[in-house]
Amino acid sequence: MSSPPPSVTIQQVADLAEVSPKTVSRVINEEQSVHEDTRARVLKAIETLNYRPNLNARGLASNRSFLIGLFCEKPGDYLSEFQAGAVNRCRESSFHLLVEPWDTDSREIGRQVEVLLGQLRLEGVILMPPLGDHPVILAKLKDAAIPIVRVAPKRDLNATPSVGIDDYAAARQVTGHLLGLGHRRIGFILGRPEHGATEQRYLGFIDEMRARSVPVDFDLVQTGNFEFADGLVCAERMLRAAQPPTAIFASNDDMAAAVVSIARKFGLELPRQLSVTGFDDAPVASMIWPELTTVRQPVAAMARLAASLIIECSPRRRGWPTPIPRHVLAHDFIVRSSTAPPRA
Amino acid sequence: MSSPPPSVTIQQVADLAEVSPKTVSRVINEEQSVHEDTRARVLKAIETLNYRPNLNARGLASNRSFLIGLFCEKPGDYLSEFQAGAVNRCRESSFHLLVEPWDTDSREIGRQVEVLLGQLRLEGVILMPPLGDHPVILAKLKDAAIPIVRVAPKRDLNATPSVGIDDYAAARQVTGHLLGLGHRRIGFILGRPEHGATEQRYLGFIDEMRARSVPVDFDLVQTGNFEFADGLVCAERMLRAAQPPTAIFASNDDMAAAVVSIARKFGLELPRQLSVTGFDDAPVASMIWPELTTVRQPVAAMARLAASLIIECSPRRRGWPTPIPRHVLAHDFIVRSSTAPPRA
DNA sequence: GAAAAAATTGACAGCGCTGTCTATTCTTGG
DNA sequence: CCAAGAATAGACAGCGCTGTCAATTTTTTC
Repeated sequence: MSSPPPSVTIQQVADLAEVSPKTVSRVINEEQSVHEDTRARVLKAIETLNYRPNLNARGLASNRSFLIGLFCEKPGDYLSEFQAGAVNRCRESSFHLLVEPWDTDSREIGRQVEVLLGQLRLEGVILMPPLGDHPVILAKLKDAAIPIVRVAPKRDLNATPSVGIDDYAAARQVTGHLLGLGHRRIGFILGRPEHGATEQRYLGFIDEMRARSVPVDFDLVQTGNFEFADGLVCAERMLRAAQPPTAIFASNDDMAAAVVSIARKFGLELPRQLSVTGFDDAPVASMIWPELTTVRQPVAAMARLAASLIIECSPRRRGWPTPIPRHVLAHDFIVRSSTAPPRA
Repeated sequence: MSSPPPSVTIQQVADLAEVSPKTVSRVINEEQSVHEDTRARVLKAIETLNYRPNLNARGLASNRSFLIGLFCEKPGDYLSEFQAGAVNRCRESSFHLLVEPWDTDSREIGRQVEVLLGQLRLEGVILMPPLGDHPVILAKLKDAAIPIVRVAPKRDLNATPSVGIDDYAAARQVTGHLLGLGHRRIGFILGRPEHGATEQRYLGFIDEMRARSVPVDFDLVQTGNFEFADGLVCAERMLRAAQPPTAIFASNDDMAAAVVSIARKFGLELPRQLSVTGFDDAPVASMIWPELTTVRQPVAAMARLAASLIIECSPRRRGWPTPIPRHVLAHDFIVRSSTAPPRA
């Protein structure tokens, strides 16, 4: 193990550029009122010495952290992609992303969040669903006066900035696709009730059915919590019904995959005897046969945007701009081979 | 936006406990030689004031960061689980985990790593495969004298601490299982050549075949890079062969899922007409039919261990213990429905 | 019981940077 | 050309903590 390399300090840069450390600081922080020539000289010195400001020192002096929290339940598919997008944005501005999974069922959670926030003054926190509506977490963040950006929140949409897609419209689109193919008995599998998306997707389904005057059979509406295992149960129940559906709209791809799996067990030929749609375009959507018709969210873009809001607005210091930004991004509806007209 | 809450400082704790700040510091850092009574008084004061040491200040003063880097290629399944395990361990010791994805193909990578390391003196870095063998990253980490723990490294196994499973033994076990069922023509799909696991799994396959005197048909050995799409290509090639295999051993579950997908397209009945095995027990392994026979790695345990090595050994200050720890954890071989005796 | 050794505590400076306030230089306009 | 104001730069302290070293107390030894 070699010895720690001597790191370059702001003083050395200042010496080389023949200015005071404060001026170097001004350049680093892109403050106004630094003369063009001076700035150039400082930048050159930084370049020459390969100087990197020490984040601890910067943070201590300015009561900042250059850290953005990404709070989630369990790391998973969706999160990975989101995380990658957010990290990329952070890097562009010398910020860093701290991913923190929380067990929302735990009674410890309040104290745990408190400990974290006490240690490192996050610049802001991005809340993945369903944490954006978790009262304890929200309360602790509020106490600590930490700005938040919520992803696909459920309630109080104007309370904080948020990013998401129009789940309602997307669900109508999916439903419309199935109706357009000629399906009339369509099953629906709900996601976790805590997620705002669950509600919106369901409403979209219902409204589109009603708009086309197709009755909704509530025996064919089941709750699946976004889990594969739950999808199995829901699908089995539906397919055992006296009048089984000719199509099933699952609120995410994992559950749709479960439907496909059960359908196969029932000996159904897909998609001819049963159409299936998912949501999210998870990896599994194109790793099974038939590949799933689904909705793709611009996850990476949402992530960048969420991080950008915190980085660019510096809400810790300046507060959010008004009106509170609420970004709704465009989704893609992807038709694959899991949907077809119903058997004659 | 409310005003930032006044945070409790070490001085306030010291005042309340009627000791010097330094003594409080000693308690926080679990240093020896603090009298029992004094420690108790300080702990009580900390408790009373709900004090949380400021990480920036701590880091600045002691030239530490309490941050562990987790370097990976792309966030994905395997990573999510690993990350969760590592974060849990970090929390127990007031450490934090910084997940950093790197584009290994980028020519920028050297500079990017340098920037990161220049900013925040990581206590250590965990390198997910195949980064544990990436020369540029390794060099930069070495320059900065940052200790590393490699996950499933390929080369120089004694150069740094590492965690992993015995891929070789596991692969022999999988192969033995197929041979035991009566298979003789077994195809093999390799993973990405940069991964140590790829090599070990392949060697395990070869050696077990040889040990049982079953010839390896090298037309049935293909390279798949761990990707589903590649798996499709490999599988198709094998199944089109003059003498197709009766079983295919894919080096991971994504590729195994691809084999299943292609087999279905060929109209094969699984597992009767083709047995398939994967590796890793990824989510997809139990989301397809037939569910995959596979090997489960104790990912969370590996992650905890990797983090523990850095947290407990404080290698930045003390260097690694000798001999360099090289942890090989036990895996599980999971037999599911994707394997069966070959058709008579 | 006194000297030596060990355990325990504190004083003080400083980690590397930025906020505040002051000093200096440069623009203006009349 | 000079006063008033703006633009630019620096001095200095201090963010909250820990390393170093010295001071004090306790324990041990003979």
